[in-house]
Amino acid sequence: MKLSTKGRYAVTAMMDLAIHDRDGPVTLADISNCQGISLSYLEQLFAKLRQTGLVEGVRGPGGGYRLGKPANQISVADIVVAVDESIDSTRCKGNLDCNKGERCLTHHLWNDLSERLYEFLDGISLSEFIKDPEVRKISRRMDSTASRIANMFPPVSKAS
Amino acid sequence: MKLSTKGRYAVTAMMDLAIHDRDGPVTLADISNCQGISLSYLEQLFAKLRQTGLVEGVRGPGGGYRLGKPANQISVADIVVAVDESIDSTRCKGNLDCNKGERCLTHHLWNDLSERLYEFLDGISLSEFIKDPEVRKISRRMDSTASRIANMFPPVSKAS
DNA sequence: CTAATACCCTACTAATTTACTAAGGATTTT
DNA sequence: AAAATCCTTAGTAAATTAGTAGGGTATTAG
Repeated sequence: MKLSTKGRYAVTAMMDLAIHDRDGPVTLADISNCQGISLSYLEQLFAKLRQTGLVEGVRGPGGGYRLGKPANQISVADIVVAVDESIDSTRCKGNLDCNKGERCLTHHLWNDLSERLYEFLDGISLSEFIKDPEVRKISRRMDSTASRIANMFPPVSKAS
Repeated sequence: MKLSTKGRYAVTAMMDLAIHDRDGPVTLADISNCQGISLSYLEQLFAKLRQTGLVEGVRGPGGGYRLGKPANQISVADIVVAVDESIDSTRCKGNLDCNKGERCLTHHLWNDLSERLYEFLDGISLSEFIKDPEVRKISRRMDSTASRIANMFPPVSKAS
């Protein structure tokens, strides 16, 4: 179990998808704009999320990404594991005999802890965040139609 | 909240200290040998642990490091926070108005999660690991006197 | 008192990972 | 057919992690 900014990006992006799930697919360009992450980097993250079935890509105009399964079946642990490839926990891969079998002990303890952490994060599903009262309030404000209309008037670029 | 190999090194080293607490100070050289981490790197980690009062250095021959407070008052979160300086959670530091106030939402949600994670790790103290039955068994095998005797006969280095 | 032990500190370097860029497909809708 | 959007690969710059080097300083044993 590892946890870095990469994992955070993935989790927040997935939260975004979960919140707007009923509004049809969310484009990576949207997430890129709104969360300040580069498009290509997002594409890399989503490649991994797609491989593990956590999201589903919809091609063509009007396409984007959608959750690969119901929000209540996607845990935070699933997301983190998908993108933050796990730490190689010990130097004595599996065999408990490093250092004459004496103090590899702490590796054993770390594994215990790591497992507990995983279970904790596995117990938190995306659906929990959609229920957050803050979310309901804000996501109503920026309803899908509103954002679609907004997209019809893109920011003016410098005259050529 | 961030979690990398650095944090793992610190946590396992602290477990080591906790297990051998009654045997007097543990030297960094010991930990370095047994866990395969370089001495200087350990010194860097322990500098941070010392600054936050989690450990206490004992100088001179027979010295080493000792827990700075009782094992049940040191949580895994304490250790991780001390060495793995926390992730800068958002681009909109504190002010919730990034991206026209609309989708900074996910940052809020991430903070929620991060806080929950912290609380979880804060609820796990070092003393829990000492109670582990595996630990009692193994640490009895390598009693302090035994390891001290062993230290009097260091491995022979190549003849010069 | 001296020498050995082991903490303590600073600065540098190598390796790895993260974040990003570039550039070109492949699909699907309009 | 053209536009939108996913999809893929390859490369690169920045940051972080891990480790080296080399010098202290305090304390204890002899």
